[in-house]
Amino acid sequence: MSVTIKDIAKLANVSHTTVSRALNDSPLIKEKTKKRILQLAEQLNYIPDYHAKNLVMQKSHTIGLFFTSMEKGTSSSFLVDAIRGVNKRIDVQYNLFVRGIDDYDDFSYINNKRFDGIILMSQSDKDNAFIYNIMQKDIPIVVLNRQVDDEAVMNIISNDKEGSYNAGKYFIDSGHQRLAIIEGIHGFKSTQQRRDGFLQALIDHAVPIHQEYLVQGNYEMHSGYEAMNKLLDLPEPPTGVFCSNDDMAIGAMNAVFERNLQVPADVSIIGFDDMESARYTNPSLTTIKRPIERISMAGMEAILTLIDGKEALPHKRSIDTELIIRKSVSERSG
Amino acid sequence: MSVTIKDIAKLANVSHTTVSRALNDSPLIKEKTKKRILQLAEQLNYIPDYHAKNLVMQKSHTIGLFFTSMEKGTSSSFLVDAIRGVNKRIDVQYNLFVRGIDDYDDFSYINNKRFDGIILMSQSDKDNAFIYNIMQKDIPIVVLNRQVDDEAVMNIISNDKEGSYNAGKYFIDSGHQRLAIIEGIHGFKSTQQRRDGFLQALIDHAVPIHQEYLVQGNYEMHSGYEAMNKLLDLPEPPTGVFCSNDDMAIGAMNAVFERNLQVPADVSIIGFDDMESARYTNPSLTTIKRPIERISMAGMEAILTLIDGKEALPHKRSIDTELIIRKSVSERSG
DNA sequence: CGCCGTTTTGTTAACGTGTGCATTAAAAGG
DNA sequence: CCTTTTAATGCACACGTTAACAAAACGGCG
Repeated sequence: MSVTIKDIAKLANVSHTTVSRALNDSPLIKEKTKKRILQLAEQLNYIPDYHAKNLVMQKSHTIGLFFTSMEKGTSSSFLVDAIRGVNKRIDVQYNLFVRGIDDYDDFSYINNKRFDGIILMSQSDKDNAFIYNIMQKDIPIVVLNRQVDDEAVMNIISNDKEGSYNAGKYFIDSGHQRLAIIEGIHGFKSTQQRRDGFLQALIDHAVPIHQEYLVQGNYEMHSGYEAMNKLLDLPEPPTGVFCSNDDMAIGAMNAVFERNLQVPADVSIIGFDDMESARYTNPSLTTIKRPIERISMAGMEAILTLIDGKEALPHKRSIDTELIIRKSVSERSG
Repeated sequence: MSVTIKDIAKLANVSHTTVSRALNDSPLIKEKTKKRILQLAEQLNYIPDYHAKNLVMQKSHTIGLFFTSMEKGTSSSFLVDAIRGVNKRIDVQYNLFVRGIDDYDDFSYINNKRFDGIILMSQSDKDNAFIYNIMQKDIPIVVLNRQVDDEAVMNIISNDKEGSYNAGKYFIDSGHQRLAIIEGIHGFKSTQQRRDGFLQALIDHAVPIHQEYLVQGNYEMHSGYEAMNKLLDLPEPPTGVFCSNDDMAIGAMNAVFERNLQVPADVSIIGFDDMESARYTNPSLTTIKRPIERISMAGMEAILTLIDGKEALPHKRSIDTELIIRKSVSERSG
């Protein structure tokens, strides 16, 4: 049906090997014939058959982007930022394949024939089984978003600590002194990073830390609501509350409203993530944007160099966040 | 490296042809040897080489999911619902490929070698060029979400008219009589459908339609804000406002708040789409859920039967919406 | 002009699978 | 038990490409 290198070969009066060489920019060919053949190929609108190429070269020209799950537990903006990011950096000759790990009963048909490399956007410890399965099959892999302790795995994550530090600093720069944090699930690395960064900002700027201003949450909206209630029940409530994610920040805002208090007039709030609805809350939410898209771009770049070069890449890398200033933090004179 | 049918053939003392037949459930083989070979293949953990298969069978085992754009203009929940939907119905042997049309300068390397079929989640008239390009290349295609007039193209869209009808009906059932609509971009099919359905509900229930209650918007948040201001400036403002999408509904809510009025106590609001943040507004937004996920599931089913069967499918199909009742509509006694 | 080294081209096999046709084994019929 | 029919298997090639090796063409130099 479509035009093959043999067709071109006939028309050019050369062997198909020569055509192959011309198309692949081989040094083993005269510049003049190469030009001639390329021109002919262009004219005939030649498009290589990737299946044949794949077969002989033992490549798949496919990169897998896997998520912990495509269903529950993954927000859509997260998914989309990731997909957008990798798409921005993918090479034209590669296909992108998107799937959730939990769509598989077993991983037997994820093999190195089918994938040249895999990018895992990881959100759970449980992904480790997947990671080791892939590594054991000798498929290059890059893990994004979640820190994996194994030094051997290439890892790109967001710099949560720096982000939380900036949240604290922004509060302080805006004149706040009584600062609280609503933390995430106990034991998660992200929870600790965000706590550490925030507290470090207070320490560096000589702002006192009150034990009762550190309250536990679990990253869900309702836990933010409950935690904020605890804070507002204190004899002297904080004027600024850093929530370890946006969901809890929204819950916290609702708790404030329920007492007929105002955000940010009475309580200022900063979130973490910059999920899509942060723009739509009233007031809109000042937050730390997790650089999912940039992480994903870096992930794609990393997997591509892993695939075709043997360049020694740094195996751990973190990408800075961004403070998105909206309307949920007020200026304080004292 | 990995095990091939020839390896199996040797071990089973048959030719590779026989193995091929066993694996493909051919009738030209004795039941007993088939069993034996299948068992052996299982034991050896045989996985077929799709590149070889693709080459000889002239298939790609890849289905393309294309969006008008992966960037601006496409909300993340929309993207994700679509991806989730198709993933739920995709056959294991197929790869899913996701991309935005606007990522391409030209379509020359989208060919029938590379895609067995294409699902287009269309959001713009401009996609028609893409559609005809694909059709001309004889690649099966299904267009979702946007109506294409050409009878030849398979089309699955949401039943906006029915959805808007239900929005109107829900207002009326809740006791509202002064009902307004904020419309979308003039000339869009969706705009008209949503208007027609809504008005039909009023007509069917003998609720008067006031010209000044029909105001223009353009699907953007700010236009909803402005339109609502017009409505509130009327001597007798409506008690229920149907917004042709959620973005405008949020803008409309903000206009209400700005006048120190309450939603839903003073004005009830219904949106359309059920975007992710509809859950997070305060009060949360009652809205018509566009069945993107179900449309996508149907789309995948359709493309799969298009690919391997010649069954005559209905070429136009619409899928019903769902009324999501939240807190932005009040009960009225009169 | 003839030799040798270098550049360019061609020949052939290979990748793993499916398939038309020839071949063999088994079953049926006389 | 032999012949004919049918069922089961094997052989050889094809798919479109790359690559190792062989062959040819070219160029320089004595």
